[in-house]
Amino acid sequence: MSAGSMSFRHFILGLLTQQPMSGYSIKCTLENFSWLVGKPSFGSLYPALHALLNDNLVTVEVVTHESKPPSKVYSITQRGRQVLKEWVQQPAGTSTSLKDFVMRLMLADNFDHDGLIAQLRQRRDQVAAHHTDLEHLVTTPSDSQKLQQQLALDYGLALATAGLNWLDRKLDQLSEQVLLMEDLQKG
Amino acid sequence: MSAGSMSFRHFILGLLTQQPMSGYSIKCTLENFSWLVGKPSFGSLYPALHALLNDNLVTVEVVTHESKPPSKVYSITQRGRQVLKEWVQQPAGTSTSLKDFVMRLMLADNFDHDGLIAQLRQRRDQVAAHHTDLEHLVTTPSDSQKLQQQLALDYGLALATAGLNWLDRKLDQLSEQVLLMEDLQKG
DNA sequence: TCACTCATGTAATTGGTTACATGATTAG
DNA sequence: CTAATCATGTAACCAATTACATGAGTGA
Repeated sequence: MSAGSMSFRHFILGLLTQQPMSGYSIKCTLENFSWLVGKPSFGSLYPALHALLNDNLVTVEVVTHESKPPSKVYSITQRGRQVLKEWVQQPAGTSTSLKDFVMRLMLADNFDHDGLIAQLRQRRDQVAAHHTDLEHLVTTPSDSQKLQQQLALDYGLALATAGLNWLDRKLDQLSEQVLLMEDLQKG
Repeated sequence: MSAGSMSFRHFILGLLTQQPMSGYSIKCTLENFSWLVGKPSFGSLYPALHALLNDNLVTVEVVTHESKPPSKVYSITQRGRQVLKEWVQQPAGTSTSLKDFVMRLMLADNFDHDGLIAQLRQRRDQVAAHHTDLEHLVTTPSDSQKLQQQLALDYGLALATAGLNWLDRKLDQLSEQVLLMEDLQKG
């Protein structure tokens, strides 16, 4: 799991806003997204949790189960929420990689409505740009790549198209929600 | 660019089977796939090329251009092809991440027809499994994630669906090609 | 009893990013 | 003349994987 603009610590912190979790259960949760996000090793996960604890961004509680080994359940602190909030708001940079975007999506709760829309819109534009780039490469194969990489380009194009559709749909839904809210406030 | 089962060196080696390239032009090529694959830094690219050179898997030639700085163009050697071939054939492991798969696709030339089909089929099964997992998670939201991550799951599902369709189409095309070949041999 | 899941951790090594350093050419 | 593109490289730092180490309970 490489950093990119997405620091692993902050990501974990974000997951903990949803509910307290142990290192092991974080790993299991991430397993569901391994396809897009990759799976972190315990060798990175546990030290990250220790670091967060050390900075007072989380607290631990040892929970004993019958018929299972005890687990250390981590909860985010007030300070943790603060730090996450600051981190979540600032970047707005060109975080191009799919992985980073999905990780951000997983933390969607920590954005306000407008922030989320802004993120999605930004992403839409990025993917749209990539999409046209790919299309151009596919239709006008330069001497440097004749048949080569055609497969990968084609696959990338298919995914970009699907991603774009999804983003458009979501953005429509979200702006509809805004309109409904406004109607309610008027009526 | 993290390793995964996809070593960066082998990946470069694979790109060089398509045509000789300089470090800089490799970076540019990869730029087109940055969305899916991320972009490597020169700090990893150049040392990787030096290492390949050191192992006699590639050769260099300094090419001077008018009105441009000279570039070092690397070509794969016989030994390089050998090593790549061995590496490309063995793994067959569960390389779950999207990034690894796309990188593999970019090296598709280095598979024979059957090898490619095998890779795609394997991938298809993996994605199909992920797809059903995600569907299950979306439809039966466990207490642990109510609305949270719904967005990410939804997005993942959309991409998985698109990926699955693409794989099915490609596999159909490839098996059709096989049938055509057999017909030709008969007739 | 053997293997697997649950559950935590540390240490060595690898490998990548970031920042630094250089330098020519071209377009505004 | 300044910024950007082309083009290569090194060194310090940081982060992640891998391998190791432990241990209890469960199901075959």
